[in-house]
Order: sequence, then structure tokens, then C-alpha cells
Amino acid sequence: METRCESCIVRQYNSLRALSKDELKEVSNSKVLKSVKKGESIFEEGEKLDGVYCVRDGVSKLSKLSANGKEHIVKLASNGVIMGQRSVIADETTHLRAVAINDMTVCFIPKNTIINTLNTNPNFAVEVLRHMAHDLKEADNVIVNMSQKTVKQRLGEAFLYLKKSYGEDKDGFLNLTLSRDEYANIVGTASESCIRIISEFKKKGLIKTAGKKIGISDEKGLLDLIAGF
Amino acid sequence: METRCESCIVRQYNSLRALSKDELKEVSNSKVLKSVKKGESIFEEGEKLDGVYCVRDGVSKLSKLSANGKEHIVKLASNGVIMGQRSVIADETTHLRAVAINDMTVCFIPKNTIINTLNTNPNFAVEVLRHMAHDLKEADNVIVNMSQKTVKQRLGEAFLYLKKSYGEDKDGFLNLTLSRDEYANIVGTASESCIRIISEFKKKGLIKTAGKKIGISDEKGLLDLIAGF
DNA sequence: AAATTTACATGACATTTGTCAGTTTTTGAA
DNA sequence: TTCAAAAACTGACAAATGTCATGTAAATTT
Repeated sequence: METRCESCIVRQYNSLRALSKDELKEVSNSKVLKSVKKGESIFEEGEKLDGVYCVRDGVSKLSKLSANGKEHIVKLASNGVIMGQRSVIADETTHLRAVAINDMTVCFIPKNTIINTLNTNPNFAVEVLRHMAHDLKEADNVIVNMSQKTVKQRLGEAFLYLKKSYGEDKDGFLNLTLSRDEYANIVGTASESCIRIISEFKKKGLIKTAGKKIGISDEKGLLDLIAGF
Repeated sequence: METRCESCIVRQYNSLRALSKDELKEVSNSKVLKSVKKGESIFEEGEKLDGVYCVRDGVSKLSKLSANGKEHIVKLASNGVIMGQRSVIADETTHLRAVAINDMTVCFIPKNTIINTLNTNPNFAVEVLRHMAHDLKEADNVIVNMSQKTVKQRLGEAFLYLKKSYGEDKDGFLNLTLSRDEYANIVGTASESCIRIISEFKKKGLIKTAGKKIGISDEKGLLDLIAGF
């Protein structure tokens, strides 16, 4: 498998694209390719990271455990997303846990490489800033959604988000298959409530299911529901 | 009034402290001091900013309007907080609206000054990154709180947060006085629910009120409530 | 000071969501 | 293939929260 960063297509999606040829070579030399099986954790909440993880393939959920033991999935990371960047930059322990949703390959890039480049290449720093600024905006949007939309609306949005981000297969089912529990942990509800709403959506012809798989049948209808009709 | 950034104490709290003497002088020369009356807006949601606002005095609420017309207060900005940074860096319109909660003085720093410094001084860029990394972590925590804590718990947290951030007067009332409606918009609930919970807290001896003013009477009790007892 | 507006407060009720208890289905290992 | 475990599902009920209606207090204007 080709593992030189210089020829890695994934890099185009993240802040590493601001690196010079030489810097990229350094990253490439210091990185370690790892494969992670579905369900395995890449790092735990509260862990001190020695570097960041660049997702090459597969999808990871970044989640946080609350006091009462419930998991909340804050975001999904796939192709090109760099995980652990926040912790490494702030020099803090992670506040999220990363677990593979399906089989993954990730590149571990040591902390020093990142920090050195940040301190010497303003372009890279600004590029990272832009990404983080975007994430921050997204986070604020999620906060408002959590506070002002119903569980139904949030779940509808989740389906559309998955379709947009990961696409659907030839039969119209979402490429990324999540468990009902994972859906519940994304929209912030109990799995029973989540399951009930899925049944209701199915009855209304908004979605279709086949085992764990979910497909969007009536995108317009879902959009109306999200808008509050 | 002293308006040189070089001698502004507020600067110590934000990323401007990473600037060199010369850079600071440039910021100082390009900035404009503005005073904002309680209730006035500093910028609106969706506006394109020509610069950032550094809060010198007073408190501003940063909020977002949802589709159904409800306001959600995402964060409060006081002493030393730089508002609009995210939008300027990402070169996007603002996603939040900033309104003065009490009389304020803010310094407007033009976009160019910020961008130039970002591109030439990696220390500054990294410092901004650290701040943004911190904000992002906070935002993630809020998301999990919104999804897993009750309105009562969130309101209790809000009171403690205000005490910690802005202190209390000699009679034990919070220095920063918010309306019931503003509290509701922070914790993400209806103002009626908010008022009801305030009454309940008062009955239980957790807090005391005097008109709009609110004071914490039993911090331990509030903490227990937040923890779920 | 009177009038008007705004914020605060409370009751009654509907809706949403969570919890518990149990059944069925699916999945994965032996 | 069979069995055990996990995930999906359903019903019944309780708790949390939102909404509407209405009244009262406080602040602001005239």
C-alpha cells in the first residue's frame, strides 16, 4: 500500500495541504500507519496524546461519556479528518474518545512534527485555524439545534447528513450503517425513542429500512419535517 | 481614557499578548474605541465583519436566532474576549449576533491588521489557535450538557458559572444581572419553565432573589442537584 | 401621578421524551 | 446449524417540558 503523504489524496481535505514539499516529507517520514478494527478505540477520553491521527479510510465516532454513563457522539470523522489536533495544540488531555465505526486505516503523526511546523510555517497555522474556525461554527449550530429542535427533527437531520457526507448504495440505503443506539447517541435521546421515531418515519414513507440499514425515501418530506411542518 | 493597547490590561487575557512591541503598536494605531449602550447590537448574524471587537468593559451576549424565531445565547463575552475572530479568520459572515447586556466599551481592530499579523507571526497564530481550541472544547461540553442534563441542572450550572465568572456583590447577589428570558435562552428552555425553576430553587433555599437580581444561597445544594441527587 | 408597556409569575393542560419491562429478531460464535 | 448474546422493537406509564391563558409587579413614558 502506498503510504507516502506526498501522494496521499486524503491530504487535500485537511490542513496538511498547506505544507511545503520538505515539510510534507518530514511528516511522511515520522508518521506511522495503523489499522484499526471496527469497535476498537483509537484513543480514550482524558488520554494525553503524543500526536494526531489522520484518517485514511473508514469512519470513527468521537464521543464523550457523561456523568450518568451515557455516551454522546459529538462528531464523525472520516477521510482526511485529523483527530486529536485540538488536544495536541492546546497541550491538554483529550476530551473525546475515538472509536472505529468500521474498519479503518489511520496515520499517526507525532506531536513534535505538528508543533514544529505550526511554529515555523504560518500558512499551516492559518490553515489549521480555518479548519478549527469551521468546526467551532458547526459546534455552535449543533448547540442551537439541540436546544431548539425536537428529537424527530434532529434525527431527520442526521439521516440527511449521513446521505450527504457518505452517500448511498445502489439500492438507496445509506453507505454508513449505524446502530439505533449510535443514532440515539448522536441526536441525544434514548435508544427506545430513536427506534420509535424510525418506525414512525418508516410508516410515513419518509425512510425505508432493511435490518440495520436505513435509506431515505422522501427527502422532501424529511426536509419539511425538519423545517417544522 | 487611556486607549493604547500597549498599556491595556485586558490584552493579557487574549491572544494579543503574543504580539511584539511593534505589532502591538500597529494594532493600537489601527484600532477604534467604541462605546455601546445596553441593548445595542455590535454586529448582526450574517454580517460580514471588517475586523474584530476586543471587549474592554461590559458584557455582550453572542446569540443565534433559530428558524422559529427563538434566540439562543451561545456565549457571553466580557473583559478581554475578542469577538468576531472566527468569522474574520474563516473569511465568512458571522454566525452569531452580539448584543450588549450592559454598557460596554470595545475596541474595533481592522481585519487587515489581524490577518497580516497572523501570516507573519506564528506565535500569534498559535496563540489564537490555543484559544480557539479551548472554545471548541467548551462547545463540545455544552453539546453534551444540552443533550444529557435536565433544564434544572443546566440552570443551576448557569448560576454557578455566572458567580465564578463575574462574582457577586456584598449582599451575595450575582454581579451580572440577566433577565429571566436571557437565562431561558442560555439554558435552552421556555421563559415560563425557567421562571418556574427559579421559584422552585428559591423555595428550596438554593438561591435568593431581589427583583431581577439572583444570588446563590446554597452552593453545595446546587452542586448536588447538578450532579443528579 | 397616571398610563402604558414590559417583565415576572402561576395555573391548567398538551406534548414530548424517558424509563421499565418484556418480546422478537438478528448476529456472531461454538 | 445451533445456541447464546446482542440489538431491535413494542407497550404502558411517568416525568419533564412547552404552550396558552391570565394575572400581577415593575419599569418607563407621558
